[in-house]
Amino acid sequence: MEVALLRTDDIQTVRSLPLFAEISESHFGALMRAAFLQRFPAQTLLIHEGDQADFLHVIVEGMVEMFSNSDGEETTIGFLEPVSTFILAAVLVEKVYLQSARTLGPSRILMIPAQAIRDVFARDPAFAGSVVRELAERYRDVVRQLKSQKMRSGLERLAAWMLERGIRRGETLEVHIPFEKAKLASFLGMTRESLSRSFAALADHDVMVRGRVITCNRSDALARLARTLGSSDSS
Amino acid sequence: MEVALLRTDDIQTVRSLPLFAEISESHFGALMRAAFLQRFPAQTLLIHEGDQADFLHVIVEGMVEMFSNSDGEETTIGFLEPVSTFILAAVLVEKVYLQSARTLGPSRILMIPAQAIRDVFARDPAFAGSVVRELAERYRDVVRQLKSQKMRSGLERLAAWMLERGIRRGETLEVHIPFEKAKLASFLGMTRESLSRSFAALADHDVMVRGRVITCNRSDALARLARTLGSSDSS
DNA sequence: CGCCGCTTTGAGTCCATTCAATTCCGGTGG
DNA sequence: CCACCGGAATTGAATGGACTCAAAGCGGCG
Repeated sequence: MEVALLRTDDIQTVRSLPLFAEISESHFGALMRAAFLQRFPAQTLLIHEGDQADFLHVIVEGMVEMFSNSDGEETTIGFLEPVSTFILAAVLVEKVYLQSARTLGPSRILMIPAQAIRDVFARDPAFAGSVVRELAERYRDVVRQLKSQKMRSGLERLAAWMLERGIRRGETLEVHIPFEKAKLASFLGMTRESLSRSFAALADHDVMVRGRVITCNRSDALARLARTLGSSDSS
Repeated sequence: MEVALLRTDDIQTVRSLPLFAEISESHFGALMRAAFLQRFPAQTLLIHEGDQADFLHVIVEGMVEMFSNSDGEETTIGFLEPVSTFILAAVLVEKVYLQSARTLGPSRILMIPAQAIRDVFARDPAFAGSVVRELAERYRDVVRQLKSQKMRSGLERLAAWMLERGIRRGETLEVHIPFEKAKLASFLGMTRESLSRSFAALADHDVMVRGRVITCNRSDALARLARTLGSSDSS
């Protein structure tokens, strides 16, 4: 867990984020001077829910899992890959985090002090616009997740996830799961065992599972399964 | 469904919303001039998911249900009472609504053109701050709902809802359900029948149900049931 | 008083989970 | 190169919780 200086190309990467695309050069510079880049090993707890939100985190490299736990249970709320920010909402309202975050692999995380974000937000209208758009999209993501959870079956959620995340090669859909299947199950709101059985059930739809690589020769069949909520999936 | 002029006291009511508390007088005036107040009977569809977000709605009087449906199913996502706004996110990103809205009783709704909101957002930093705080709180609400849905049982969700919504009189908790129980069930993510059985199960905890009025003499027992997620319920 | 819609209750079914055991797979060391 | 180890994933059997379907209460309102 070491603090490192920001490299020029890292800064360029961060700058390319929609969140920072329209910020003025001087304000961006102010943020970057206040920020620091840190390297974390896998399985590091970055954020603990209930703690005060002191930093906006930007994942520059690696992978992060957002999760929450109550009494023994733990549920995965989302996965983050470079380059994206997380926990923007808590930072803006100066409240505690509602979710925890951990690295799933060795990662480099840029941490920007919450106060700096709030300061620039107040002074840079263009940045304010980007912040609100980012936040609104996140809001919409969670609404979609909630609807999915309440209205779709586990099998349908799986099919929808595959379509959303897989890459299409003609009629063939190929999905690579970049983490343990148990985490995918938790994200989809089911047990490992149920996920496994769901994959088995999708054999009818020409779905083949080889480890973490899933292929489907008739993606339209999957799409019919997940058709639910289709109208709202326009991002 | 008639369009009415804004009365002075209505404007004052709207102005008292956190969302408009810090806006400049002239910008607020601009919004109000572009807006109009409309009266709707019960069961009127105000917003249909999938449509373009043209207005920010402010509920001035009455009650509104947010919901969504996919293939035959319908699920309730939330209830709104005066004075609050809804669908701010869709308005800000110029996207389609992800949820539908209908009145549950005769209501008066103030409708502000989306473009006006976006214009003032860009020009009034104080308003921008209010918008982002409002949006962040809404985001956090949905995250709580999602966590609740994934980690709590139906019974626990019910107990938590009662504690959140009921008024405490000493050790006694009193909750009034201002709509059909079927809608509450849908909101909590269960069927009417399950909700009914859940209420019956709460008899062990000194919960009495008389129509839409629920009372509980030992609210601490309820709190223990819903203790789950307690750490994150700090709004 | 009687109707109609909401709510409750009952019985049966189904789906997801739990618990337990086995298989699969990647990595390590002999 | 192969045998072995441990965690992950799958499979099976049994349980249980929530849902569906159907019927009976209850309550408000004309």
